[in-house]
Amino acid sequence: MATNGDVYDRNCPSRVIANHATGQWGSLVLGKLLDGTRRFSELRREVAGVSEKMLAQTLQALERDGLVHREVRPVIPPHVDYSLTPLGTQAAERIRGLFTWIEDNLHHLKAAQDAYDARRAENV
Amino acid sequence: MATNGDVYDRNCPSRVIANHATGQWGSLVLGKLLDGTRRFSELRREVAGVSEKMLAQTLQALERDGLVHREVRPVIPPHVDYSLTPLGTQAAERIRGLFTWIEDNLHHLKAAQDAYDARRAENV
DNA sequence: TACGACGCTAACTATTCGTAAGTACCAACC
DNA sequence: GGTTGGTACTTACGAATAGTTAGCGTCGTA
Repeated sequence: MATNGDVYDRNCPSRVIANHATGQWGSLVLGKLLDGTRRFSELRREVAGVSEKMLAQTLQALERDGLVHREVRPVIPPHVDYSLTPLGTQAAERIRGLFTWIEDNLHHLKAAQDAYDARRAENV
Repeated sequence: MATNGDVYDRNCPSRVIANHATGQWGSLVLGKLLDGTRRFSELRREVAGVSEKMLAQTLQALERDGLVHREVRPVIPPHVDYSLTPLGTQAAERIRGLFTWIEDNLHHLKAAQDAYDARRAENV
């Protein structure tokens, strides 16, 4: 039987893939592609703050991992479509679950931050 | 009604929290704490590859976000226990779900990488 | 004849990260 | 009693990583 991965082993390949999928830009790209196919420039606009360099780099990593499918449409000007593979869809659903949870619980999280900062301010 | 967060807005506080929770070390720490309370040095050993500096930094960010609880035990030598808050448990469960999925599908992901590399090697 | 859209890539710079050392406290050992 | 070791950090510095800017090649529009 095949040995499974272990993200807590620093030499396990799963650690690298986890870094791609949970990285700042990788996670946002996967979450966005769950809404449907996007072109490069669309992702650039919708994932606010990403640079062209990082977006290209991120997409290449996700494509290599088999999470994202890349398709060139030979039109003028050239278009490149990115979409989730079946594998990528499963990963993206889990990431989206986390993001949605964070968005829904933002008020709790912000309250915690305020309480922490207030505690720190006292003990100066 | 309260406005919810949006991780795709670069100025939204949820983006910062998402970065802590999905960051390389933050995600691994949360996942590990789902197994139970850990001391600093235990985490350092179990989260292979993390430096003391990054572990301390990561734990402080997660504590401020209200995801991790920190408790000092005044023994000799001093011990510090880290555990998940109820909020942190919910986040950690979602992260763990992603990690488990990656570990379980590692063979698919590696196969995709091999196929990608082979395709690239041809077109040299 | 500019100019901009498009999907990158390369060079350069700013930021972050990892490594190694230091801190302070005490217990146990030689 | 001097050294070593364990604990939880913090600090300084070099290395790696990320962001910024500029450029490419083609074509439609102004």
